[in-house]
Amino acid sequence: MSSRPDPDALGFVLIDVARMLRSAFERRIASAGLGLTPGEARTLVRIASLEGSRQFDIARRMGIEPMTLSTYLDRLQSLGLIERRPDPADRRAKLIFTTPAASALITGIRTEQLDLMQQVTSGIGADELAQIHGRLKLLRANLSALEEDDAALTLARETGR
Amino acid sequence: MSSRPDPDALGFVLIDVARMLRSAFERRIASAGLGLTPGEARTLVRIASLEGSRQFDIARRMGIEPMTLSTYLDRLQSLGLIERRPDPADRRAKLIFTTPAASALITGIRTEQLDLMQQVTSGIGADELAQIHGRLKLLRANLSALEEDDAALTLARETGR
DNA sequence: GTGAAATCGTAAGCAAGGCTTACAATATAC
DNA sequence: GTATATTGTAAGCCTTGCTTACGATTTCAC
Repeated sequence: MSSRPDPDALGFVLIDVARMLRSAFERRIASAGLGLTPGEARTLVRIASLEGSRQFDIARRMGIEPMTLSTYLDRLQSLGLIERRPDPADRRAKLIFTTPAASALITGIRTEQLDLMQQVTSGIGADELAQIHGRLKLLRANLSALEEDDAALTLARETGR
Repeated sequence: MSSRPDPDALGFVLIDVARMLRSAFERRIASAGLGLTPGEARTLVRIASLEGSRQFDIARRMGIEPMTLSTYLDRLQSLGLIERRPDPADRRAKLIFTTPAASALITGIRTEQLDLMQQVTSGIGADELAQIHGRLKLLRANLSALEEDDAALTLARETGR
């Protein structure tokens, strides 16, 4: 039993892959002239699949803080890709919609994404890929649960003190 | 054939998992009182496995720019966890060593890492996990190759112009 | 009904993890 | 010996996230 942590441990590899993926995606989007950062692209795609939701819900779906989403929205809005419309049912809330200008971009994102992933996953069969995909989703769910646990703990500690 | 990109596409899930993993790791390290950021921990672990290398080589192994590594080293050095010794064979270079003070920390990192990964991977069998691990390494290798290709292209474009 | 508490979005500012460009010191090749 | 390549550093930027504090609403308890 080694007492040295392995720099190739699963967690480190995951982080490496994510970092490299992000930077590869960034290079692609840049060279395709789409003018978005990966985070913005991720946000836009998510909005397109939740058309007309309020910001709070989008943030929860994306697993980020509402404030973080708000800054992304500022940027996407200034590019004319999304709209914030007041919610007729709740005047505190705003509903988010994509504009017609966004749809070409969304198609472009999809193309680049598919292309890139095809390169990156070369050498892995489709069925195996599907299995890995499923497992990663499980990891994500576990991590989600963990985050909630920790948040609950922190809350309890603060309240109880 | 949907024309909408899927927010649950493999690439996005990978990035989600990495982000959540990093923040979970951060919470753990913080609550264990280790006083390091995940990036510093990753660097320290890598150095321990490459004891006595020069900065350039460590950076290449980690897949980051030498300058990025340099700032991590500054921090680790100020914490007394590593040393930069002049390379007797090349006065431009410096060799990096961990100090005795680092070894307890490295053990601590390993513990937290194992603990966390056990929680996160609960519900996945050991053999399946090993398979995923291997596949992720393949992804990382593909991404490495891609980065080099892109770098070569950029270089060619600049030189040829 | 009304007053306290929760909720939605925003403002402002910070941290971590990366990058690039420019440069000084040293090595190496011719 | 002079030109070129390499090592590490300085300085400053970007992206992606966070937190804390706040105003405007809405909702709930009474």
